[in-house]
Amino acid sequence: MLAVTKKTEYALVAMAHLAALGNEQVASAREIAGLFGISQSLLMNVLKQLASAGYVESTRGSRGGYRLSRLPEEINLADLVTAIEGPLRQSDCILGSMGDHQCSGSAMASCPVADPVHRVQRKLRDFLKNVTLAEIAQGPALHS
Amino acid sequence: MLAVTKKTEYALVAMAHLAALGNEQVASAREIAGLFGISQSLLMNVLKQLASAGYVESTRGSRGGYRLSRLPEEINLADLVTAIEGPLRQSDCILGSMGDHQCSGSAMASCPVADPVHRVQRKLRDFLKNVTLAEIAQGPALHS
DNA sequence: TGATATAGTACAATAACGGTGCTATATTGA
DNA sequence: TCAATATAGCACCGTTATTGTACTATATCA
Repeated sequence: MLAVTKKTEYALVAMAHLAALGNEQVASAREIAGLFGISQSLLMNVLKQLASAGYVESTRGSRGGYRLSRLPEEINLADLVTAIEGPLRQSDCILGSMGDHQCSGSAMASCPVADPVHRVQRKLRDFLKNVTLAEIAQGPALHS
Repeated sequence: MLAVTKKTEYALVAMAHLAALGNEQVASAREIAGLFGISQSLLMNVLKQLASAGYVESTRGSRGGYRLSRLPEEINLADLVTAIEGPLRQSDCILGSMGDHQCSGSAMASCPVADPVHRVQRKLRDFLKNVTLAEIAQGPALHS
């Protein structure tokens, strides 16, 4: 209901933790889950997704764990959410059914039709694109 | 998955149409549904919700229909989505499980803990608070 | 070799979403 | 008064998404 899912929340918590750790240390799923009191197996699933999406690097075996593979400043919410939850739905143009216009998927990005649904989707996406892990993880003072 | 639901989309389309009509005319659910080629019964449900939430005024019977009961500039997405989809989930503080801090629901609004989940929820809510129906309905040129 | 830890996959319970149908009530106009 | 139109308020259901668990395989360290 227009909210980030639990999986994404777990991803944010884990990545914020990894960001705080810096690039020299690794943290295992067990450590992070224990630290924040969240489900270890679900966190493992999320970290697997993050790894295959290229957000974190993993080392297996004893003393293994995860570390961020990008700078927190270079990670934005839109891409992260897409990696975890799947592609942001950009529903077919509601005007498509009127017969005079069709746009869906990637074509919608350049859709000239100013219908309200497009506008909201675009605004939401632009907003998410401009929120970085850096400001989520430790960021400056909370402004408003 | 971090997107507005179909019901909210229908609400946006309907309200944008009502905004364009102005305050003197009314439009029925059947008219709007036909105009945009969307499901009439679902739109009726949405309009009922909008009416009971105070967004639109209804007149029954023949020649009846809906009209906006507020100015488009005074309607923001956060409240609208809340009215249609239910309260925005503000999940319990993820740090609550650590035992040293508890905050949930309305208390979270003033939660001093800067955990990533809170920050994202707050940012998202602030964003939605600042998007009005006016800029969605006809708004100025699409910026960015 | 054993303990640790990730990789990959499959599965299941619950909740949310999307959509439909029915009955009751109010208004207009013939 | 009667028929047509239109909203009000329910209740319901199938599909999809979310949330969470489990199992097996593989890699690494001591």
